[in-house]
Amino acid sequence: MSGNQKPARRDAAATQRRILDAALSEFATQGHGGARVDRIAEAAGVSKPMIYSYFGDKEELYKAALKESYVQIRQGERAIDTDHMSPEDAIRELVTFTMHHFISKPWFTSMLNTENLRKGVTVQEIDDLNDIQSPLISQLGEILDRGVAEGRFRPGVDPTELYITIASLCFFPVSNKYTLRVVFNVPIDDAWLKRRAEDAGRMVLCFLRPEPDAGSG
Amino acid sequence: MSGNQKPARRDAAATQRRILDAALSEFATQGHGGARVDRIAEAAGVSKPMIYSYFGDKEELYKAALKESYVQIRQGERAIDTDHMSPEDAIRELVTFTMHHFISKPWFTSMLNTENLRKGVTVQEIDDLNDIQSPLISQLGEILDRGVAEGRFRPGVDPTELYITIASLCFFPVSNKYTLRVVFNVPIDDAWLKRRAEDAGRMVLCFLRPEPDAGSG
Amino acid sequence: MSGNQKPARRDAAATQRRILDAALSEFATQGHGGARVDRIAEAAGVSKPMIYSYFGDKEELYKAALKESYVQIRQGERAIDTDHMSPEDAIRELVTFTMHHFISKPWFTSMLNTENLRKGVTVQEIDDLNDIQSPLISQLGEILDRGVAEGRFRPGVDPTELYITIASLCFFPVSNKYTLRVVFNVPIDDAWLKRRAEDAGRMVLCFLRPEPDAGSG
Amino acid sequence: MSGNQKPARRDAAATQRRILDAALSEFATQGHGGARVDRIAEAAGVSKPMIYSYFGDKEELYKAALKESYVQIRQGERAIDTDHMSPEDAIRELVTFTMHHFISKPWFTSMLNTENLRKGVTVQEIDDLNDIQSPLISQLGEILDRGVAEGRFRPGVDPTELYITIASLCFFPVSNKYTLRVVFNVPIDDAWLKRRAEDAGRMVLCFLRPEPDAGSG
DNA sequence: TATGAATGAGTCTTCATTCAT
DNA sequence: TATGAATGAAGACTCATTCAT
Repeated sequence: MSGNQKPARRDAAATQRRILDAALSEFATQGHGGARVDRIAEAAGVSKPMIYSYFGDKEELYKAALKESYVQIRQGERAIDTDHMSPEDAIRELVTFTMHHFISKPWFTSMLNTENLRKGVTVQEIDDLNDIQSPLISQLGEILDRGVAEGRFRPGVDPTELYITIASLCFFPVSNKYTLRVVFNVPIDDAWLKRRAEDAGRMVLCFLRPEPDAGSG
Repeated sequence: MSGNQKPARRDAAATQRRILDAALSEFATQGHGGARVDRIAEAAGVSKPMIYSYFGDKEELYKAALKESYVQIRQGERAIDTDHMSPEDAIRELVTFTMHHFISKPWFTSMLNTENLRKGVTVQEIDDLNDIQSPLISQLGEILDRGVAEGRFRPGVDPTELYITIASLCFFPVSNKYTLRVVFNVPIDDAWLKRRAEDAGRMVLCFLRPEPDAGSG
Repeated sequence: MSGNQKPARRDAAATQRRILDAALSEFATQGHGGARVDRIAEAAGVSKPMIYSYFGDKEELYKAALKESYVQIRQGERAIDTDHMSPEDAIRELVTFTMHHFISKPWFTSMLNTENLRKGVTVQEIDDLNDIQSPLISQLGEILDRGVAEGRFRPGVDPTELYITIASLCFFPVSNKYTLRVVFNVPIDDAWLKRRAEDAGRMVLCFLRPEPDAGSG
Repeated sequence: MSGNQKPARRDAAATQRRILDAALSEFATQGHGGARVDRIAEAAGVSKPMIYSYFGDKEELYKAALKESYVQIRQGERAIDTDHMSPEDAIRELVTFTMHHFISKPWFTSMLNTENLRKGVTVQEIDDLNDIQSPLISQLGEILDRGVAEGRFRPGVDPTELYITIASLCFFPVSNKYTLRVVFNVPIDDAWLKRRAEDAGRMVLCFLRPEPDAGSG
């Protein structure tokens, strides 16, 4: 009845959150150079001075948004419980999950692109990023170890490299869907990407499989 | 009477080229929002009005640069002659070549990123892009057909999808090397990427191999 | 029931003082246009609303600081007891004192400069300023009278003008020391200024001395 | 007939001059912190980007204005020909001139005040300032030498110090006229300042005169 | 053809000031 | 009394674009 109720005011933490969310969205959709502080302020429902008071300047805000994108990614990644799965299923699950991740959180791939366009100037200044991703790598390492122990995977595969492989296969079609559509006339939609994830899983497993010749030799 | 005609006649084409090269470099390194017309003019060694007179406005210049990046890419791709290779070698060669391509022409991946950040607004307006890439796809198709005929590859693989797979494996570590370095502490250099290309080739071939079970069934 | 009353009662006066001191320092070092309310609040150890509640706005605070600078100056000036000195010694003492005054209270010359840059807009609105300086003028008047009576000074010298002369000789090298150093390569330090004060005293006394010709005529 | 004719456009040198004049006026009347680039642009009849294009930023513009104030001062000072005057008349002339100088070019005293409020941060970065003032000092030196040779002045007076003395006596009442008016109720106008200059001349000459005792001893 | 000169419309950032508790 | 939270208005500076020659 009382009409549009403004989001809670006079709540520093909440305000900072709103700014951060708005910033992440703006930087992800517009890039670093194209992002506008005005738009962030408006989207967050605050005045511009708030942004400067809480985050310093545009660059610092960008840094916070970049870090936030990693933090949010991590929160999603922790959710998968692969312990009770077979090594193959675990890998398939991780590939599916990664693809879904990139699709459902488009600001993440965008932030990666934006930051790499800038040659990683900012990412270098963020601490703890290593920590943020390490649980995922550990999880992969465990799956690999298990697979090797069970004779399903060949040994000597580095979990980080494996992750980069999985990410590669999922990242490219999601991140570049707009140009791919035009250049190759491919209707990149969720169904297409789902098939892609399946193929990717197959490819990764094929790559992990022990050499058949070795066994028969 | 016709006054000083120091500047060579027919400079028009050369001037346009210099502008285009400078624009490609600027857009690729700075992104669409971060690119500066001033810098392009200076790098091209022309005055700003020249740019406007030749290209209209910044957006049109960007479009020309984007198209140019595809044109230059195509010129490189035409060079590989895979006809005399075995299907496997041909695939390996294409993977190696693609990786080398992305590494040696960083403006291409950058332009892809930039344009996809913009949701492909501009790429849609460029005609002929399909033509530009189609020779590559045809080439891949021929290799696939040959491999299937020789019983080395399984049938039913779409050449476009195969290209996307190859591109995926090469694109991600090149395009995201700055963030990868920081986040995973991986020293992504040419040697690392070369190993990557080898793994990628192995993976793709593994994916193309006919089902062993099918043969034994 | 009355809750936590940690902050001492009757802090009001002390708080106002701290604000005033901080303001004086800020306005003197930064000028009117360069002064920042934030800095004053921080230096005073209070929140900004306190300043506004006590002083109204920045302009009023500036007015208070300007007046305060005159008040503090007066307090210093009252301290000199010249009654028991010879008229010459009294003048010398006043010159020395004035120079020392300007040196040791740099905010005073700064406030004068600041206010005169503003064409005295604010000083006009302060009452009682005349009273503040009058004791000094009276004192000078007495010294002059005594000197004339004793035949050491010529008559007809206006004490206000004499004060302006003394102030002139002391003010310029102190107030403009930074530019003088650079423009004339003069190492203006305390020793240099002390010599200056001695010369100034000599000059003033020379100016006050009865015309030798007149006596001999 | 053709109405208000705008000042010459498309003339870089003239535009720079207009900006510099406007800047000098603005900085002198508003101080460094109070000066507004907008106002300078408007007063100069140009758009703001012109200012930035020609002078870099506000600080550089301030530097140019400060230097300009010294340059203009020097141009005035070169005009006095004291060679044909008696040493006493030459000194009197210089004092009169200096006073007139400060009165008729109020931006000079204002710039001195402004810059000294800033502790000379900028003046240090200007080269050649020494050169600018040195002709005046040389001139004073010659007058002193001549006076000493003619037995009218005592030896050992440093020309720079003498200039500082003259400047002191003229600067203070001009620069601080607004506060002096209020604090001492003195009607500081041109007539008053003229009398001041005469007194100042008398004082300086008295200071330069050889010790009578020395002569009689 | 070519360009130095010029600018309207932003874009980031700051500051005096007020609100809500 | 006291202050953390908040902002309208303005300030310095930039940028794509056009004008005049």
